Amino acid sequence: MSRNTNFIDKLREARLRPTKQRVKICELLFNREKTFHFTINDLVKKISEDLNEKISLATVYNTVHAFVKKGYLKEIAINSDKSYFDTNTSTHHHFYDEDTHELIDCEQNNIDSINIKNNITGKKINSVEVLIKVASDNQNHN
Amino acid sequence: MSRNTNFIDKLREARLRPTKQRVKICELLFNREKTFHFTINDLVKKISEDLNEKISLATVYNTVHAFVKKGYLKEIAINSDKSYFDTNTSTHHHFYDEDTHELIDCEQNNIDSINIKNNITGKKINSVEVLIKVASDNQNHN
DNA sequence: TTATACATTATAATTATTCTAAACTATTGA
DNA sequence: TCAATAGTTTAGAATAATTATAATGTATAA
Repeated sequence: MSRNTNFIDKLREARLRPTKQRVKICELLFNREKTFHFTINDLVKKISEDLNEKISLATVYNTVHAFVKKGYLKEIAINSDKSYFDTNTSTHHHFYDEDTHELIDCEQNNIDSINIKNNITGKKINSVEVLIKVASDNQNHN
Repeated sequence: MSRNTNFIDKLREARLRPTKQRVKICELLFNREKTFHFTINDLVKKISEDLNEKISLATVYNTVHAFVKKGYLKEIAINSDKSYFDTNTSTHHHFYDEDTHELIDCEQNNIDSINIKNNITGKKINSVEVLIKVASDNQNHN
């Protein structure tokens, strides 16, 4: 129960009302050791499987976007038709396995810091993200 | 006319029949000095503006995807609801202007070479791409 | 030049996401 | 405690990007 209290606090800190739905989504997303990479669809599936409940699709979208806005989730850019989200909000990069379509964290210290020599004039850099596409060593491409 | 002959050859090399539509799209995409970044929508608009002609949306999708498959175009990963394509197929990076939703090339020598210390075991690296998101310096975020 | 395999097209279908407006609920303060 | 209200959830409609379909058209090889 103290766990949920934490989530209620977490939501309050972001000035998000701790509704039943938001707390449940917090439990699914943040009660884990390892980073969780997911699409909205993954999350909706998980909600109906893990909790035996239905949260409306619109609410899931709203909540996930609210969490991104508040910095509780990070949106990840991949070549895809879907948006991917990541519970690891620290600055880090990604491997993308082109065989399995799996996303894997690449910790920041696995890459030397990236220095952009010339930025676009009058703009400030909001983020610098590296995507490393990998595939099986013995794969044949046509 | 020699220009179009070149495109016909280019298409033949990729075992794509040099149809009227494909040659026109080649002209629009590859008759330029500078890299061209575009969405399917941009391209469709350009077709009806520049050429005074209509090429069906399905054909534009098919053609662009065929070109990506053959390595004549590159698909760029951005956090977005749309796919972006790039006529510059060399290894290079991108700035993404979050104000204008514009994609700008970041030449490889603008960033020191990126060394991945630990790769995923048993996989080979196919590409390493950096996406730098920028926005107006005086923008207010809430 | 003709058969055939490949392309184009308009339109329908699909998928991801956002919008809407009505019903619901957490919060605030009397 | 309780009502007012401001924010939230919801189902379903709307929108947008993309893919599928099936009929018509065209490049190519024999």
